[in-house]
Amino acid sequence: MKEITTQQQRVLDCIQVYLNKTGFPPTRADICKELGFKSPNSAETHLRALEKKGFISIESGTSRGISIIGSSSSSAEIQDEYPVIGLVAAGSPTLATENIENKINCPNNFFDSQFDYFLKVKGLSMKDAGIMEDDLVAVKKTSEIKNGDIVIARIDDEVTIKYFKRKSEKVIELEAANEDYKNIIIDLEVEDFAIEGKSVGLLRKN
Amino acid sequence: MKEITTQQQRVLDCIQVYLNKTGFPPTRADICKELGFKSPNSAETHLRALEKKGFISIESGTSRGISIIGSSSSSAEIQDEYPVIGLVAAGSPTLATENIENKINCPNNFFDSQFDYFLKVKGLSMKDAGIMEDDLVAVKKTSEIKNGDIVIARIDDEVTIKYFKRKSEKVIELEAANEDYKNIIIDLEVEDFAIEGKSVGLLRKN
DNA sequence: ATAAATACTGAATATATATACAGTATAATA
DNA sequence: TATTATACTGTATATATATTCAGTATTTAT
Repeated sequence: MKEITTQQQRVLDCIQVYLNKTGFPPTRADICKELGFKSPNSAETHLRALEKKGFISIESGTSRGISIIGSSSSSAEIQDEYPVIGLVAAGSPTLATENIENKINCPNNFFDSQFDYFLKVKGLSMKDAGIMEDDLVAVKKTSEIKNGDIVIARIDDEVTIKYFKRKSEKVIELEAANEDYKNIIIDLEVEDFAIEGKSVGLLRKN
Repeated sequence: MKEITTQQQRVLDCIQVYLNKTGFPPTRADICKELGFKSPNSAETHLRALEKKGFISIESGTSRGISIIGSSSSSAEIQDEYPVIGLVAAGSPTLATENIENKINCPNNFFDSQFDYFLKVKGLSMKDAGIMEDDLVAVKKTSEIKNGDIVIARIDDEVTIKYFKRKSEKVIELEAANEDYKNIIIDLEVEDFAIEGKSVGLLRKN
């Protein structure tokens, strides 16, 4: 699932709202009316983009043949129990019992991607990314990381949450989202470095 | 709701099955194909009968304009299903069906306090409070507000999310958590002001 | 006994709708 | 620098689709 633009999101929301209101999908003209476009082709191109990115499917030659992919129509939701792990200054956030602060029940399709545990954030190094102290970051254990992903990384024995940026074959930069914190440059040949996982969502309890 | 005949039940079932399969309602021709009728008018008359008896509604002059009345969209609320409402520039974030973008299943004790709906945030006025664009704020409809609470407030027709601060008996200040935004001072004797609810949590999908 | 509802076929048609084509403009990417 | 993606307007058109009209037949109420 590729990135979605703001306008494409508006169109997607519009389809969902129209569906809730009427029970059937909108026409190109309906979307135009709703969002203020003056040409049906405006809606058409957005729909094609959304289809290409996998957010919707369009039945060709069919009026109102739009369906939102991943909509809750048939997918059975399974409730699961996810552990909450404290982000400790030293040591990996292992799933060992002694690190589990508590457990949270939530559907396994709760976030756009599957995830493995919640990490309780300490410090404000990702403040500008909207991640505050004691927030619970939904972490997916994976090594498939793209530039700009928010990753949970381990350097030697220290675990941090930062933006991921590959500088070269052997150099990675971990960027903080807070000007008071320094970025970390990692030379993979020298340092003991590992990606624990990446953030796929966030949960905050006031 | 009058009695339904066997054939009408077949047509009604056919519409529901088609909806589950494709995400949009069938045409007259689709129904004929599915049930073996040879004339679109066969479907038409059954649809009119179903409409007359109150099982469906038909939008005149509209392709696939069939909606099943009393279908999950409006009826029987499941305990753990919460609506997501877009933060619209004008107008209250009412729970009217047309404002509901989608629904999220989660345990009703998910946040520390009960809540009523998720509000999809627009803009960055609460950035420094870790509330970013498109974040889902869990809103509890209440008027029990303390200083420092994050409230969803309505001034005239505009809805915003801000910190709440009571300045005096008749004056309230709504504080943004972003230096680019101005605070709002409200004179309760002059302005049309209402508290829609307060934030009890936050959910972000990456 | 007669009207009204049900249950169809078959043909005709106005229009609702998807979709292609021709442009313009800007931002991002290679 | 050229190219691709995004984001539109505006016009045109083939066709998908609702909907009416003309029949036939059976069953159910009045």
